[in-house]
Amino acid sequence: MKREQSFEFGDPSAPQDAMGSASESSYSPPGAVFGLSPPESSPRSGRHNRRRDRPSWVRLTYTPYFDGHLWRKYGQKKIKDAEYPRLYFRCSYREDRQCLASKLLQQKNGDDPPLYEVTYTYEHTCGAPPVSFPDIVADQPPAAREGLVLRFDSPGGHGGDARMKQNGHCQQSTSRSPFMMLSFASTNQTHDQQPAVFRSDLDAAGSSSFPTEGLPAPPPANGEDGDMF
DNA sequence: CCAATTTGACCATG
DNA sequence: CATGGTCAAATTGG
Repeated sequence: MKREQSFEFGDPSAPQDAMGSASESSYSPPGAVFGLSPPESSPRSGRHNRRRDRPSWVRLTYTPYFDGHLWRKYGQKKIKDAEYPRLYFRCSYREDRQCLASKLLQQKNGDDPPLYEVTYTYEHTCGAPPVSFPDIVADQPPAAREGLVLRFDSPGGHGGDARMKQNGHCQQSTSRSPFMMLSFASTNQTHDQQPAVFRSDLDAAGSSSFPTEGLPAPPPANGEDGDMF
């Protein structure tokens, strides 16, 4: 009956409630694509890790469920000032390998291609690596790669967004195309962050390869016009 | 049957 | 005090 919640410490990031540019809080991803490289490795310097001390980085993606790791949803709460509820995920190996890695999902807009803001906290210490995607990347015949443009779902059904499970068990009827968008720097910097294909050529593992063929050129949330968040 | 998921309530923090 | 976050328990699906 112990609630050992003493582990609680750490705040994702400052509230981007502020209108205008909510980019200050958006930390750049670790450079890697799938949180394989955390910004900091050993944050625990003090004794009482405060929420503010927790290492966390934000990442915007269209496929928050496919980051190369398995997560277990442990809660969902609606946030004030948020149109969509916030989902809380934790590493499936948290109890198995003491993996403190956690991530929360927040839908930004209900566009057809909804954009999700994923805040990762802590890195995977479970040593469980990149979960191979047997369901998606399982066998990708080099033949059906061309012209593989699948959208999330027909635009006809507005408002009704389909949800899929990260478990990768049932992919539902609609074939979820293996989307793999890189994190987009919400900061409209002058630098055009080109979606350099993430083909890192991992000859070592090779199983980390993610499909990146169907890039339907997502609608840039930050064009030149300001944002009305 | 097991596991994962879901919802509510409680707690912690600011 | 309010909000956000997490845990616990219950339910559903496979």
